[in-house]
Amino acid sequence: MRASVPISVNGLKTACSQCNLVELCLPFGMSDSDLDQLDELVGARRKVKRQQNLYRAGDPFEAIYAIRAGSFKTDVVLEDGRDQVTGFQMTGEILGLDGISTGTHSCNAVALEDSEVCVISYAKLEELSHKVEGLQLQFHKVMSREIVRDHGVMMLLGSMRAEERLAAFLLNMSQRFTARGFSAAEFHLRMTREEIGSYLGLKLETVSRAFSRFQEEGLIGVQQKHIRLLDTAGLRKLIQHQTAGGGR
Amino acid sequence: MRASVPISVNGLKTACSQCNLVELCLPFGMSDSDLDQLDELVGARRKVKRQQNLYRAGDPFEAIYAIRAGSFKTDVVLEDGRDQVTGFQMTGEILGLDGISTGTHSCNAVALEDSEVCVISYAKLEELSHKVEGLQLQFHKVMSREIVRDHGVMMLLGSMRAEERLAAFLLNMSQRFTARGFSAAEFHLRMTREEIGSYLGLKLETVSRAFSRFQEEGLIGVQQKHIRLLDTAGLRKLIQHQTAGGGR
DNA sequence: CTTCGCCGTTGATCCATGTCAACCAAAAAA
DNA sequence: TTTTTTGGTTGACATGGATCAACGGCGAAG
Repeated sequence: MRASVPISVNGLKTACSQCNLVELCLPFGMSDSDLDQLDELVGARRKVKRQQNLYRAGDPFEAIYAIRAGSFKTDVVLEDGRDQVTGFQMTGEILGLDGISTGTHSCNAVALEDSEVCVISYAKLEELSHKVEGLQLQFHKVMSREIVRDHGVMMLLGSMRAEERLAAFLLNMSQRFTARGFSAAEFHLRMTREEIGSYLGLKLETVSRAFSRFQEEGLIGVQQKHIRLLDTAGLRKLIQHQTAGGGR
Repeated sequence: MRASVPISVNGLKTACSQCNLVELCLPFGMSDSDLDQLDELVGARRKVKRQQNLYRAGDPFEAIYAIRAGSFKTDVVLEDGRDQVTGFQMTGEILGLDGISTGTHSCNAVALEDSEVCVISYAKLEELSHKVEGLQLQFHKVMSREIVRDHGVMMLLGSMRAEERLAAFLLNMSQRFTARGFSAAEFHLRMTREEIGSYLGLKLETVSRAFSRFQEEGLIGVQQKHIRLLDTAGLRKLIQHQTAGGGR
């Protein structure tokens, strides 16, 4: 297929129109004709090994990245060394949007496993957005979705208790695995307890204890990073049904 | 002045090029020629009385709003009634970006005082972005800035202690008042202790106590909503210099 | 195979912040 | 003006999650 296209650095020309992640990624919802025009958008792919940075806070912003394989975390660091995981990203999700604002990345993106991303030059994206009907809207939706997601995390951090936070986290992971064709009830977490804790505003011990409690109560099965959701309804109820009188 | 321009519903034709908030608002950084083309962007102004909603979660998304006068809060509400203030917005700032993602607003925007906004039809914004060089980038920057701001709030909620959160909040307010030509050291908060608490993930009593402590320590002067910053360096130090060994 | 280091679990204790309650001050209503 | 309502302060006490510490197991490296 597409034999006439020059071979890229990574051996295969990247093409959104040929990618099985379209449904999850930037081009979601775009017409076929628009989609074809998109193939020039993705310049190259880039492999990032586990624990390596895709970019760091302070790096000049030049491109955004679509995750083709693997997963990442993003975190921000305070001068005094405290840091906070601001998100976990899976295939099809977009990284790097934080850089547009100032032209400099404001957080770190680190691969949680050996991963690969599509490099999307921001200059090219801007240019193409003027031409390709639909791309602009899609891009705006991606950014807006990130804002809405962030508001959800604020809600979680600002007004939920430890077990509620973890339940919300697990349900969210499940939903995202499902969207990618994996089991909704059984999955492998790529991040450590400490990283989960940082994301949820909790200490790793608290995360571990909450996992154990959930297991005792028959809500989930835990073996290290391998999770089975046994009672999603129960988890959902846990989030809504706070202890009488209003939570924190 | 501007006698030749037709009188709009609100008595004055809105025009970005004539607005003294350009420096803070969407058109920031755009060329004069671009700016002139923008004047058709703002359809109308809308007055919102104190405590009234500019929009509600669930409302269909049609426009974004630039604050011309006054201030707002945005909040999200969980099914069980718990709610969380996700931000406070001042003149020149943009509201409504959350709606692009799904076509439906995902949070409430409420005026903290009698306010006025410029209504920017999103459809028109999209259209103009294709034509006006520079508008697209500016809009992207506005969205990206919101994402970066949200990450800062996550940091605050996830890894700072009560007094650190309040200090960060006060310094942030001061900085934003300054950008609007008001005193950096003395200002009037438009929101209640409860709203501040909700934003910072704290109870109103905790906010009140932190204010009192700051006052005792000579860092600030408090009289109800009227705040004087007496020792901004001290406040800044408070944020960085956590209790030995790493905070929460 | 063995060793080492990281990650996760669990227990005991402490403390920051939540909760409950009383009271006061300012602003709004009458 | 007086009354009422709302918002803010402060105290006493309760508690969820942090902290400190010990230990166990899996996986990587040799």
